[in-house]
Amino acid sequence: VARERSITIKHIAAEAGVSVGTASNALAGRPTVAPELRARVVEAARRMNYRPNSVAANLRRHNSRTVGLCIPALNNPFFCDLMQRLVGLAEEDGYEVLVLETREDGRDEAKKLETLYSNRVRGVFMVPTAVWKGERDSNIPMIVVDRIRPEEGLPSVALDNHAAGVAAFEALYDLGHRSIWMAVNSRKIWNSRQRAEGFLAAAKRLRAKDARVLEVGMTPQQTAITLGGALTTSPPTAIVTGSGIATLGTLRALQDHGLSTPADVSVLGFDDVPWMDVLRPSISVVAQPIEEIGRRAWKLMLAAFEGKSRPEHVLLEAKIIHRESTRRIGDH
Amino acid sequence: VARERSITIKHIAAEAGVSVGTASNALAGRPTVAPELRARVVEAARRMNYRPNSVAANLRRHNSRTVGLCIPALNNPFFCDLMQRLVGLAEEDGYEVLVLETREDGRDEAKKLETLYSNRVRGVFMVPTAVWKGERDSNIPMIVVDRIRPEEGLPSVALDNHAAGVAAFEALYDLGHRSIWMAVNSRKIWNSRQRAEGFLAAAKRLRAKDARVLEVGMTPQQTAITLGGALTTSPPTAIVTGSGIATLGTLRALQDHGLSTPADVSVLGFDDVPWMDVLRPSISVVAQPIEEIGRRAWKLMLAAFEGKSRPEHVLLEAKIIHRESTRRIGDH
DNA sequence: TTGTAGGCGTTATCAC
DNA sequence: GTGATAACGCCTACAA
Repeated sequence: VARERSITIKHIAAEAGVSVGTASNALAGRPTVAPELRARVVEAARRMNYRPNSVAANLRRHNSRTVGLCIPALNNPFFCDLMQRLVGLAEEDGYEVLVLETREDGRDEAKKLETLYSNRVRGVFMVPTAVWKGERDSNIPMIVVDRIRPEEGLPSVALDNHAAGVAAFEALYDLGHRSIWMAVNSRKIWNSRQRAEGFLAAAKRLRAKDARVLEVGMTPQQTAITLGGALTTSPPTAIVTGSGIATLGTLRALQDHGLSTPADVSVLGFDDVPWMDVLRPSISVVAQPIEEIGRRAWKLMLAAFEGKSRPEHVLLEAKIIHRESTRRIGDH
Repeated sequence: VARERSITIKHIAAEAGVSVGTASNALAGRPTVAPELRARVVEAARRMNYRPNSVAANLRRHNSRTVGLCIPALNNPFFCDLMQRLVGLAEEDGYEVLVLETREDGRDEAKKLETLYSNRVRGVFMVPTAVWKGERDSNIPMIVVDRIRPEEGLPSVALDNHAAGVAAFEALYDLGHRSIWMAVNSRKIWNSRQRAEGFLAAAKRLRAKDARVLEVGMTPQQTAITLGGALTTSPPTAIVTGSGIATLGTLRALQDHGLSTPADVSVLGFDDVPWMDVLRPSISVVAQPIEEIGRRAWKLMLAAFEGKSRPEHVLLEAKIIHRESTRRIGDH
């Protein structure tokens, strides 16, 4: 593909009547260049519409201002929010973000990661799928986000999912519920498992009558079907979900079975997205501090760039937001 | 930042006992190299964990496999869907996607575009903000998506917004409504304006009693406030919105004013997102063919790469999906 | 079929 | 302070 060659620093050096070295120094704002020359160079660059070639600069410097972002599902609102934060932070500091969708099935995850490395990204934000085997380039910083995989020993930031599971159970227990289910996508996913374990731990400690965890699959449709099957016997008085997707599916399943919320079944969703507030009833949720997750992740990334990276695991607290979908009931 | 230098094609050439030229040819799969040598080279690369440096290759070839994507709001579900499609298509063809958030206010839009160009992206998908002045590099293909700006003469793909506005009005008119409002974010945005114009054209043609367009702002909150103010006088029997955001805000405004849907006011939303189906009542919508938008946009991009790019404007049809939020009423 | 060498646009290291 | 010049890692004529 022959494309018209763009104008280079050589051209503007010639135009300004200086050497390329000086032109480079001037453009980079290095202090070693006389004000008059600098002005000439900058002016020439402006006039000729010079666009620095950072590909060449990166090659020469062994360095780049691009970070990669591996997301399992780009249409998931939680990940979108996260991505927005991360992209915003990166842009503020002059970095670009190369976005990859790894799909939950992890197909091609490793290969796609390779393309990031081929492009010599400076670092990678990784939301690992359940099947990721940890393949990576140990020379390039990787920050694990949202899902912690302790075995890799990588710095990471995520919700304290166990605590969130505990908090979710307690919130419903405090409302008088004793028969509570949790609907998670898949226990293969680290955070779902943690949330489930926290939930069950709290249930055991508080001696709940009926507390169980259901694996409902990765889509709202699957969730509705799986959960729907379980609901035919003896439904609980409350359901807490393990994700936005599971929340959607749970609401559908309840509707399908003519169970009303919160009269028959209280629902405590996971992840606060705008429509939780618009649904009737509005949905109570376990909310993640997405903004802080992004901030801490970016901070870890910058630390890794500086070389002062320790495998630090940042755990953040969830917040329970009470709305209309959870109601207090009398003891049974 | 001194990072450990990675292993290059020279190393694997040495390891395989061939010249760099041969190594390059072998790795690139060019047919001019003897099977035996090729095997040696490939094996050496595998053994040494060779990661081709596409930065260097791109510099040498004046070429890259990266495209840019400029999105006004990364947390907008419609754009997320679009991005997912585009990223998926690009990945299938071996391209990476550099994602940029331009914000609706267009602040730094031009500057951010410059960074894409500095990174020598092969092409750019642009969802222009209202304030974009058309600055771009004419040597690098740009495909305008979702919002058409005819004055730039760029290839573009978007919904036929005028027709969608007409269809929305007609759908409600056919249900017997004669007093219909449309809530759009801002007429400064091309597609909102087009939808509004189509809506008004249909209203005029069908001689609706009360048909007006309200500009309600860029957030659900603003929408709820602005629309709320208008609702205090004499509410219409139906409202069609011009975006997912406006839909959210409209539902809130109606709830705030104790107006029920569809008993008091029918609501026809814009953009089909999963929760439209879960809300009670479920929300009828004007749905965009996002998948096809993505496909056509990528096709235009590939055509532009081939140099056979004409400023083609692809207009796609919306589909009205009837759910519970729109109901038939008798003539007044 | 294979090897050699020049150059892509930049930055960094030197002399001057 | 400024200007040659040598890399950076790769591709591709072109020569062998």
